[in-house]
Amino acid sequence: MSNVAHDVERMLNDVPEPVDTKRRILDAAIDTLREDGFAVASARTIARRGDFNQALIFYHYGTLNGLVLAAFDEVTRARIERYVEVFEGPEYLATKLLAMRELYRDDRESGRLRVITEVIGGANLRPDLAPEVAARIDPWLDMTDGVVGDIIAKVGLAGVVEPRDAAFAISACFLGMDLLGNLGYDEARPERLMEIAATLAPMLELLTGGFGAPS
Amino acid sequence: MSNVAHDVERMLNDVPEPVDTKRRILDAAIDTLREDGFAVASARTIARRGDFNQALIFYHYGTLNGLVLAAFDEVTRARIERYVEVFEGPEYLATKLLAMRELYRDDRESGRLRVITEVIGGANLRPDLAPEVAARIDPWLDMTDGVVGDIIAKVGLAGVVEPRDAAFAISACFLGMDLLGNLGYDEARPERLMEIAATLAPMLELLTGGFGAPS
DNA sequence: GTCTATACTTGGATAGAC
DNA sequence: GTCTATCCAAGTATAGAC
Repeated sequence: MSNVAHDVERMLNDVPEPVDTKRRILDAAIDTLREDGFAVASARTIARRGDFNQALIFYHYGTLNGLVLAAFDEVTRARIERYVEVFEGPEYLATKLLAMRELYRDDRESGRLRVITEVIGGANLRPDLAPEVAARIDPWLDMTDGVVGDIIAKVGLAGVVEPRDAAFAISACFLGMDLLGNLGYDEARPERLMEIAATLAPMLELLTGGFGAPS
Repeated sequence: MSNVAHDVERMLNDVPEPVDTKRRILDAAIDTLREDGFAVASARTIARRGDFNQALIFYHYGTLNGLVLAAFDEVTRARIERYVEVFEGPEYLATKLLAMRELYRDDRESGRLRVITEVIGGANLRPDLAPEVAARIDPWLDMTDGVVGDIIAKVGLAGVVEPRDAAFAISACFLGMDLLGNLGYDEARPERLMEIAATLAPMLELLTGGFGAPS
């Protein structure tokens, strides 16, 4: 049966929407984190937003922290794979940077990045969240590791700059920019910086692999 | 009268310590922020730490936010001047970076930086704090502005990279690293990166002003 | 699985005696 | 200026009916 016919039948029989409540809770949490931020994301406000009973959060996710982490995971899941995909291709560095700029822009505009930043920022204030969140950041560091490792080697800084250090600094930079953005600073700045990086990438390409050499 | 004689007299007469209570409150707030973090810095815990009555905070500082901001200001006050001092000198870029590394290390070890980071992180979660904190970050951006502006010009990227964008990125990087550090990541990494920067500085010096040219 | 009701905690802030 | 006592709001989480 088609979805449409299915929906019509449901309307006629006044069958309650068979939406998975657990999913609705998750969505409400993500929406709250994205639009109102971590500070506002209490069990009560999330429940109000999703129009369900507050106690359900604890039934389905055990604790509020559990829900927040689930929201983080949900938002993150598919993202890393897309970044890795871009980074592991054999394309030119400049091409990669361009592709990454798009991914980043998309994550910002969709609000996914806001969710991530809010949770990381929040973890700083809720000691019980910190280790869990830290564990979830590791994959991002690992990913960045690989790319900058390549670049460092080509620029001739192998042994001088540890890839992990550079990865840490880069991730920190993005995180910090977003946090400052949430404080009220010009939101457009990170985009402008990505733009610059993309502009400069061909120069780096020349400097390293030589013109036209796939990285 | 000498301080010692003064103290002895006070002991004999059982005169209460004439410590400025307002100051004691401020110190307790700073200590709490540094050692326990923003999340723990409630009026009650600060009062317990400083061993004074909780209500005094509101008498002397109006609100808890007021006290937190006062703590931020107190920790910050003398710092910027020292950084500016280093940056405005006519020394070589490498020398400046070395000096800055020392200032940074000192701020980290003394816990001053922790106070600053905690408040900035906390402002993300308390909307009423955000604008006040943002205003206090501006001077740091202004300062960084000036230095990187020089460097950018010398590297020949004037017009390509806006100094303010670079300053934003650099400040964000330090902030982000500290936040990640608080999350449980290797605390030593920022120091390691400063080390690398100091190592690389002479190369940049060569690249820009030529060897021996004061920046 | 979902609801109501509620226990329990912590926190900001104030009133009023001293 | 400092204290005690207290108000009130908001939060997490659970018990128990349905």
